[in-house]
Amino acid sequence: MPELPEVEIIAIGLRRVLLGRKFVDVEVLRGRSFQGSIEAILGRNIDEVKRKGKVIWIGLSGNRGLLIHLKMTGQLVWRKKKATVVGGHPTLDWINQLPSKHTRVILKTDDGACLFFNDLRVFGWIKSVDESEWVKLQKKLPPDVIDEDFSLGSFGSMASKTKKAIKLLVMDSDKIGGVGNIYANDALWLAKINPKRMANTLSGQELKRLYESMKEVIEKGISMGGASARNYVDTSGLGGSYQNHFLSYQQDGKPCGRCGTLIRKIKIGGRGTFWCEVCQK
DNA sequence: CGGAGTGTTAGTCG
DNA sequence: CCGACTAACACTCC
Repeated sequence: MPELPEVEIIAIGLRRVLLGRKFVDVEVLRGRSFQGSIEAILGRNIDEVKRKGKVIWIGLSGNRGLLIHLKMTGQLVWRKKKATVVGGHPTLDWINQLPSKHTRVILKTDDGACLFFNDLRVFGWIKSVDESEWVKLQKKLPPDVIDEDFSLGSFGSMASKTKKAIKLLVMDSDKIGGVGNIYANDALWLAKINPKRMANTLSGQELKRLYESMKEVIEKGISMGGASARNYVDTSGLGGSYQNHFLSYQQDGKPCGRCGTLIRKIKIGGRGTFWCEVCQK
């Protein structure tokens, strides 16, 4: 999916176009993609758009709202007339015509605009829920990696408690919010740490480097408007250029940006892992 | 054509 | 509790 930076960019985009509007109609093209009451979101004022981890919350008046998770391949594309404002996961189809083959839900607002939820693999979802679900969810989710309350101390404590490969800890969404595969690979490269290392063998200095690197790559992702592993920039023109600056992700066979050694690809926990065997110790 | 791989994360099982 | 594995699904790539 979009990872945290991409979701953040999407939330900002949605905020710009949705606040003060109302949903007037919802078309569900794939049942699995929309859960809960449609009726309960219609005609209410859209008060806020927030994000925690990779979940988006669209808060409506009357203590209702929508929770959205894009998972691997979800997109949210807002369109009014011909202007496309909010992007997400890349595929070419939505540039040309909406709804597309992968459009699962269409949310229509009172200004005549449509928000298309496209999702190739149908892992993502939109849920119409009471605001209490959002409150509960925020309590349940761990702090985002870029939050103040994700401290070096807590990271170190997590690491000391597990022998799992450090990359699995970095990506563990029960413990640290918002670090998916792309940014986990890049953070480990930046911190010069071998992704296979057992978490509890990292020194204090290494933990600090990795902690700072995680924040750095995520923030860089946001400042670049997000990324996608495919040809997003070519076709959308919506910004999102982090994919041109991957440090190790999908760089297998290419020279390491530091030492020139060819980046290798292995698998950790079933996920593609890219690393430089010379500088990542 | 078959099989592996894909940005996530719940859930299950030992 | 922890860790390993799988499923949810549809498509692309080799």
